[in-house]
Amino acid sequence: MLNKTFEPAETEKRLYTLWESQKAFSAQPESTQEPFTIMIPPPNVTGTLHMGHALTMTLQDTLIRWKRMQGFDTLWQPGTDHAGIATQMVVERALAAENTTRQELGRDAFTQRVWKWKEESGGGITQQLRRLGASLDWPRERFTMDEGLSRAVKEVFVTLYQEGLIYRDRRLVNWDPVFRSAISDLEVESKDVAGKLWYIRYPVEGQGDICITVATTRPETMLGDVAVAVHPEDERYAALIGQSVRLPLTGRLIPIVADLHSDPEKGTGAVKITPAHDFNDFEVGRRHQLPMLSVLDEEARIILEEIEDELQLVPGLADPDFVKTLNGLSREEARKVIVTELETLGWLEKIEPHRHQVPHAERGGAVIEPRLTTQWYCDAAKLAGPAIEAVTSGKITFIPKQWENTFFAWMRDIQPWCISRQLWWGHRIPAWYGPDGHVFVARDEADAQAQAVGHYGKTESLTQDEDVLDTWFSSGLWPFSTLGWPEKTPELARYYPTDVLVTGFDIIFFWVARMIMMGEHFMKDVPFRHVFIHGLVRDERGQKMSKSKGNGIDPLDLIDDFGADAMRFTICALTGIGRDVKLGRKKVEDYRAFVTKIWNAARFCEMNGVKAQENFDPATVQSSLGRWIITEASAAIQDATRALEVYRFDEYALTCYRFIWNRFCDWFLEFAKPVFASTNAAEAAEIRGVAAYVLNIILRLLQPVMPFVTDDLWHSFGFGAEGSLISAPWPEPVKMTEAQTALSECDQIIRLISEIRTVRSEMNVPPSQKAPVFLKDANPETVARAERWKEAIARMARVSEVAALEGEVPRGSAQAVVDEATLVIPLEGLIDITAEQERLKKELAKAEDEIEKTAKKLGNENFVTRAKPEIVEEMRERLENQQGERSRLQAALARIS
RNA sequence: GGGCGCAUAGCUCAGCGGUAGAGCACUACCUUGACAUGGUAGGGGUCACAGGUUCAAUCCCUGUUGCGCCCA
Repeated sequence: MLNKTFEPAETEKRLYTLWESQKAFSAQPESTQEPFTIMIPPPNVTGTLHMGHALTMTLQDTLIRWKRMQGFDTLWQPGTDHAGIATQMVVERALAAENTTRQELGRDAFTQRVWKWKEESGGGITQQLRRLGASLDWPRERFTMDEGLSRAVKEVFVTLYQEGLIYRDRRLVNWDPVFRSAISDLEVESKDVAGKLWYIRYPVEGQGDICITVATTRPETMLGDVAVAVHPEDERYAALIGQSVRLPLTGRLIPIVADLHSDPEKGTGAVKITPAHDFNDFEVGRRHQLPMLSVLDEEARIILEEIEDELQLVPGLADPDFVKTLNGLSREEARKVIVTELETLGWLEKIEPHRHQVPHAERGGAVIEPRLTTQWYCDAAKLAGPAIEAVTSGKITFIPKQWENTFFAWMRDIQPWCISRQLWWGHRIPAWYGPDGHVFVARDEADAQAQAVGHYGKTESLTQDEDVLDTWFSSGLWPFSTLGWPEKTPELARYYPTDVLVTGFDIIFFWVARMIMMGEHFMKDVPFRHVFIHGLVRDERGQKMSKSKGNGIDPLDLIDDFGADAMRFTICALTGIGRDVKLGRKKVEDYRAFVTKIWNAARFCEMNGVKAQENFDPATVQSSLGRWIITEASAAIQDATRALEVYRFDEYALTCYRFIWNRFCDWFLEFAKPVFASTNAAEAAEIRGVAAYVLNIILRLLQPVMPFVTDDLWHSFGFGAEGSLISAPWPEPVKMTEAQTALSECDQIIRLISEIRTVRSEMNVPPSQKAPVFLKDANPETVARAERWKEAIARMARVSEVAALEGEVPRGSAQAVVDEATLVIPLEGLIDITAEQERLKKELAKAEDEIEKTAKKLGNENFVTRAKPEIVEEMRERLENQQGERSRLQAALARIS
């Protein structure tokens, strides 16, 4: 016997353990089945499961479970990425608590410490994914810092270097002065900040008191100014171009140059140029061959090394002693001191409030400093070509297609990819330097040594590059590195290219684009064929979930409270194409009712002797009820399958929901009740068989989204061993004989019952009051059907008897029209005749409205001649039906007037 | 400034060239032997606005407005 209620917690634990121990999630590289592969977007090893993961993983699991049932050899590749900055931060925090630092520990000890952390507390998310029910092939779990994946990284680095696609360059990078590392352009977030615009006068050399005023948001960088730029067509400054100004504070002489970069509308139209600290200025500096002087160090503190030699004493303008006091100050302190000094000396013209965009680090939030450093770069533009081609040619399709434009826009304007990071946790760059700085890129130190011997003609001591690679460099290899590349493994041959990548739009540039570039370059083929881009999870008010807002929902709480099945189903039901998912506890609670409904329907089946039947053949079903529900089930199978094929998770979920609740439960099971109770054993046996057959389909249909409750029932009903539903075949629709007849019969009975219910409800007839129903003007088939279904009608519409009307319509009857027949419900004394008249008049008015609409259409010459004939025919039929209904209503009304 | 998306019932969202839909919420009734996490019935929408195409537009096109996102 099934319990009164479904117990998710206990079932989930038991089943997941069973699946895992049975290797139910394992790919079968040896099998002859066609493979179907999804690579998990590797979550951050420091991460914990949030709603975003729950969304993406539920969708992936639904797909993989569906394909598994369809007989594919499925591989859902699990793993985590090493998350350079995030992980280093976590461990550094732990060290800080022990009053030490990574520098004190030293590089080797530190990395060991991170590994230790990873073994002990990393990857907790993989346990949490199990709670979701995610059917990942766990024994194949990979980590981007694994030996194999690290080998792939080295291989790629060396190859790209040899091909000239990786090189060192000295240019501006986005520098995080807190982590003291370069970071990706993509990890920089511009924030609108209320700042100030400082107007500073720079005296023009040899022109007496003539000054040029520059406006700047960053006065502290003036120590590194190398020019003042004005627009070539700005008449105000035309005469000054080519002259020089004497820079206040440092006393350096710098030129006034003409450059399109300066906007005459902004500030004073004259801008100070600091190439080492501003991306635009860097370009100006290049155009005018200006020196690039860095005045901020890796922690964004003032350094004077590069300007010290040029400091001059100019009374009232510049004083080396003052400048030297700035050494080591933070940018913020330096700004204050410099502004005060300028004011004191009278070079500060004015200060205006000014809103502007300030770059911040996405992680950590530090204000980013553009900084001139030597880094390793990857020539992304070269790699982008084939990647763009993969999408334009349709080898890769984005769903929704819209995102392809986003992809193109970024790819076509792609910048050199800075791949080095000044961290200790990550793949150390396989480059070694000789005593003279000559670089040897090699797969290992021995190879580098060999190269060095070749180069120097003798052994020299080499030092390895201190930096590590951007985490995305290794993530970009994920679709093939996880399969064993650069080894030519059977897995690589079998599962690459993968079938679909499921992820959010926020990661298209970071990851999707890079996988395509790397895949095309190293595998000469796309890494996946479809990219399904889903929306973001938001709270019920549409706000982005965030820690700071405190509006986040923990998916594990939802699972604890409502069960994984309910949460998964909710996610699917809400995942429309290109829409964000607004999710609150209430929604999950609501959909839990559906899980409960299934459970209770199954209990009902069970207590009526429904169980798995060997050799049940739907083709032998004789009853209309049986044929009808099997036909409906087949339609549901078709719709659900089509929905999954086009990633319509909402349609898949709702198709199941509607079929199960509004067809199977509301009608089939209700109709089955009198059959089960009847003495007709043969019919009862058939309906039991049909119920079992349809329940079996329902469980299979829902398995991908609700793996737990369905398997539990699967086993209980004897459809298969515990834990076996996951590998049951996906249901196939069947064609029933006489399906059309069964459909029309059941449909008519449903409408008949609904009409009676409506009339009774509107006439306020209490359900306890049973009444007979007589059919007036019904054709013999309708009468015969009503006779066949009388128990169901009696039960469901609170009817005492159903029969053809003999003689006159009794006084005080309510009436309703179903097809050609008029239902007559004698309720003398129970209903108010006036109210019934009103009700019928309302019905009549409605019918007349509809006739008017249809007649108007048919009266339009253009419509009749130009519309598709089948549409016109349909309209004619409609009009006929509507007119029939009208006359029946008129007759009904006449009878009681 | 450039690009994209959205606008349909009180709320969340489907839909689609041919009679406007669901869930939730709401109202009324119902402890009928699967289920009150339930059942039955009902009310509720000039499908943002203005043009255009068409026999026919919520749907296709153009513009406007409002909201959201991405890039600079």
